[in-house]
Amino acid sequence: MLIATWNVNSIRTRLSQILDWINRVDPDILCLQETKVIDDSFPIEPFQDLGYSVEVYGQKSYNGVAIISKIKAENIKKGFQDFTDSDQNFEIFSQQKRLISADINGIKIINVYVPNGSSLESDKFEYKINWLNCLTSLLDEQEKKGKLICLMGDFNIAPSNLDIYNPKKHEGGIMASDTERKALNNVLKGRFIDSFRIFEKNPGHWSWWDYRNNAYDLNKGWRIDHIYISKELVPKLKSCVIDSLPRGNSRPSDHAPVIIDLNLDDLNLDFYEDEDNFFEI
DNA sequence: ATGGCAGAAGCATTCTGA
Repeated sequence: MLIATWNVNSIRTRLSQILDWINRVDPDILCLQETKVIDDSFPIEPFQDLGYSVEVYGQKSYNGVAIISKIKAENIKKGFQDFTDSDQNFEIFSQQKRLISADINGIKIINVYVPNGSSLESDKFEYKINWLNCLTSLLDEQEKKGKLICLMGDFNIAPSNLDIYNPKKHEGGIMASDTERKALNNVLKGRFIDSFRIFEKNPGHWSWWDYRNNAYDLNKGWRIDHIYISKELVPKLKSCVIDSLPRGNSRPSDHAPVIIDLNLDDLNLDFYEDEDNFFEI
């Protein structure tokens, strides 16, 4: 089963490129970020025509996420509003449409568009850290339910200096600060594995290239789009690749899709749904 | 240190992103 994430930077501007990509790659699940459109204006039909169901959670001009899947998504959750925690004000962090989750084929798909944060001194940076802390609380609740999770999207964080073309220039700055990396590690808490790093230990692999300064042609990129899977799913993981080809399109998104291949054919869901077994592997 | 490039809103230019 192919599961992919792609920050498309406007669904309407990128629609034909996305459809071309789907026809080439044939993903089972595609999570989109930065759709930049209200739900009523999301072009659902072109995806339905290709045999997909579409779940959207968007807003005007900014943010916006969607899950496109061959198998119909169930138990759709949008934003943080369905999760309650006395220590956090989840409502504030649901005003920006940055999170949608669904159960598909026995796995919980959580699609996130983490705030960029602008700069370490910005109010937006504080918002980014608080947003990540809310995500941690959400995952703490999910963990109690013993769900197998695929947490994916645009995290706007390079997890290590291996994930930046020029660490000396950018280390400690936005998307590469200790504060962000600690918040991300707290989200993951050892319960999730970075799919890409199962297969690739070296630097030089990027999912985002700035539109400016000819960054793509110079291959000055960052790896900030990630697919994290429950550690129990690692034995089922066959591959993880970044497909940089769409970044070479004319009028491209500044992000490339990331894809994992997960073998769920022989997944014994009864075993994983028994909470007594959840941490045994 | 700054700007550079792109999209949306909307019609000149600003806001936002990463």
